Amino acid sequence: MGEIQRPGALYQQVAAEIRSGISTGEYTPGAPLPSEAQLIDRYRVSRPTVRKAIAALRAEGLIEVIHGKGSYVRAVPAPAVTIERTITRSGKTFRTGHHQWQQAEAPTVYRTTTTATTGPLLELAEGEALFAVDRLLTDPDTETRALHRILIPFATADQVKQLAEAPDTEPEQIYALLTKAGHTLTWHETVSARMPLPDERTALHTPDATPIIHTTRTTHGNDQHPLILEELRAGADRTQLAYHITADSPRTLHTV
Amino acid sequence: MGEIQRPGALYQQVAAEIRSGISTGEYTPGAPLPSEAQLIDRYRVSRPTVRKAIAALRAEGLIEVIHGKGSYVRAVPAPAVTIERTITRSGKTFRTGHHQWQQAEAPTVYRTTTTATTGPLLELAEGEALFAVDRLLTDPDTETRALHRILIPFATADQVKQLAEAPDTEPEQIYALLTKAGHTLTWHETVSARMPLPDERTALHTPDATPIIHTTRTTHGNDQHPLILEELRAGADRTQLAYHITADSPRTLHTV
DNA sequence: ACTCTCAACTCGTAAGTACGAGTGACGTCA
DNA sequence: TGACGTCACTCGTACTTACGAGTTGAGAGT
Repeated sequence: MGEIQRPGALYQQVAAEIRSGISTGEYTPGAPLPSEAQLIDRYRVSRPTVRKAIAALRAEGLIEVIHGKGSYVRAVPAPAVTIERTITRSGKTFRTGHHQWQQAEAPTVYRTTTTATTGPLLELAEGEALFAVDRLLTDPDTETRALHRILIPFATADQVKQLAEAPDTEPEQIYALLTKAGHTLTWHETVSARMPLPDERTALHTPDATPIIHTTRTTHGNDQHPLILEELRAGADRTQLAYHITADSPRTLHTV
Repeated sequence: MGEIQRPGALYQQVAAEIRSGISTGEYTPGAPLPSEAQLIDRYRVSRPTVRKAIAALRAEGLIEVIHGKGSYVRAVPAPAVTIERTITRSGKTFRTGHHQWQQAEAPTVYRTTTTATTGPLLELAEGEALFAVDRLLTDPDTETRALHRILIPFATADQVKQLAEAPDTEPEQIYALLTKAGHTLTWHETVSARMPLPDERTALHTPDATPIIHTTRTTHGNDQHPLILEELRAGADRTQLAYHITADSPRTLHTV
């Protein structure tokens, strides 16, 4: 299979060659790629060039490299965990494939203040006092991890005494408490993705070149004012979000 | 500022040095880093070492490098576009911050077949015939781009004649057509994130080290059978998804 | 005053060489 | 038989040298 004939930089050509080898099934998920030395022979290029090609494939998340062993084709990341958001129409509830997190450690409870990011979301000025609860969640079956944070403004804790006394109330019960306090709840949730910071990589055990999914949810009460703010961060290699939506007219869900 | 004294590989030490320079404000967003030659002098290392350090910072999304000019500290990317999904309760519709895409080019219409990925989502066997419509969408204000794909099984096109005649019907009208054909629609939407493939990077103009958000939506008709499948891919640096949810009881939205 | 060319700067690619460090298998020795 | 060490193989880091290619500004020429 001698030299190569493709456009662009040499290392890009080698990378493209390997890439197509993966897509044609020459290299199957889990299988090792040829070693650097073999790739050097195969494509008649220098070692730095081979290594740049491999680095490019790593950055794309296509392969995984283990020091002393070799490079392996990464399995297509079929998400191990699907986080479900089920929205119902007019009282009829249905849930599919509900996934249950477990708490790996005791929650971390502390006090903090609103920042330039969290303040506007809670419709509070910067520097307002909050309770914060951090949890490391795990799915024992798949070893999947997620970071969950709840921010509770003092104003909300004043309304719901139990939140002031025990901010680390199980997340499952908080919505019930807010409802019990007389609120009809609505939620605003945003989903974004980015590369993890070093400490997030450590906590979530994400491999190279895998982004994290970051969701931010505000829960609103009767006066449409935000009551609490939740953040969920999870590795995108193992986690996806699912939304099940029933609407009353096709105009209520935007196309595209 | 001579040599360096930090743990780990040399290039990691240089990268950490520059990283802390960014966080201390020595290098502010938009400002140029010292040139490679200057960094070589400053830290007394070779050019490959400096370049590896710079490559690491690029992979983290911290800096941007322009050929022939220099390396620049990247500004924190506030998403320019929010894609809204508005779910309503019992007939009352409300929309906030609606964002409108424009089509950059004529849609690409072609025929294809179900794959191992798309087959199960459409509840069809592998190899079933489909219409496919690819669109490159842009937001002219922010130069944000997105890739949209609609897959229409022949069975659905048979039910709705206009889809068979013109699969490239505007996406905004497809839901209306399906409703007109007698369907009450529900949607299942999943959100995942991953690093872009080279052709996606080209099409979406994403900078280094920015993932893409990938959403997959199936539209279901009266018998809960999938009618069409839509995919939307957008750069996570400029795009986030927002879900506005009104439910009837707190038990209908899962905590966490 | 304007335009064009060129030189000097920037980063990008490619080669060659050397050595360090992790992994696993084989063989020796107790 | 079992434990250990060695060796061959893998990838990781680092230096040197060389040239290509994009960007910019200064200077010469018109």
